[in-house]
Amino acid sequence: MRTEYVEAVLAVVGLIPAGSAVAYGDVAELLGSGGPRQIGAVMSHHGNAVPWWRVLKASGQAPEGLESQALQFYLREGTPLRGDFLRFARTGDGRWRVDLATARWAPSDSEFDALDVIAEGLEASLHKLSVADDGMSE
DNA sequence: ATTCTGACTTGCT
DNA sequence: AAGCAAGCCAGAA
Repeated sequence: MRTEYVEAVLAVVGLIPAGSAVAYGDVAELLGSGGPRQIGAVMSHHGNAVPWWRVLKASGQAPEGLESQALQFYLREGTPLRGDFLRFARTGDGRWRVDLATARWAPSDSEFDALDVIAEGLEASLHKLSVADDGMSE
């Protein structure tokens, strides 16, 4: 995975406002490159540098092992939640999830502009690569 | 080149 | 609502 890709992913995640969230697949789509698993891979290795809790599974579940920490952020940011999160906070069990239907980030016009810049920059570096490959294969 | 693996998704019980 | 199988994308062995 190219470092440009990692940078692009982190840049996008950094744009997500407090209180909202997106799924891994959403980030891939905004980026116009790769798939959900690629985003997951980037987050697992570099997520510590950004608000990682704002990126989750499509089901709204926080990444395994980080539910407890993530919940603290959600409560602090007022992120919409569904289920027994209160019980989970007290006793450690109970099922809950982020209400993605409500919390999903809807980028403003200016945010869209920023996303475009990121996506195009990435696109450019990827294209440069394929050109190099073509040259080599001749 | 082939196979395995993973902070994923979707569709079907 | 929760569990499972298959599909998917890339990097690593």
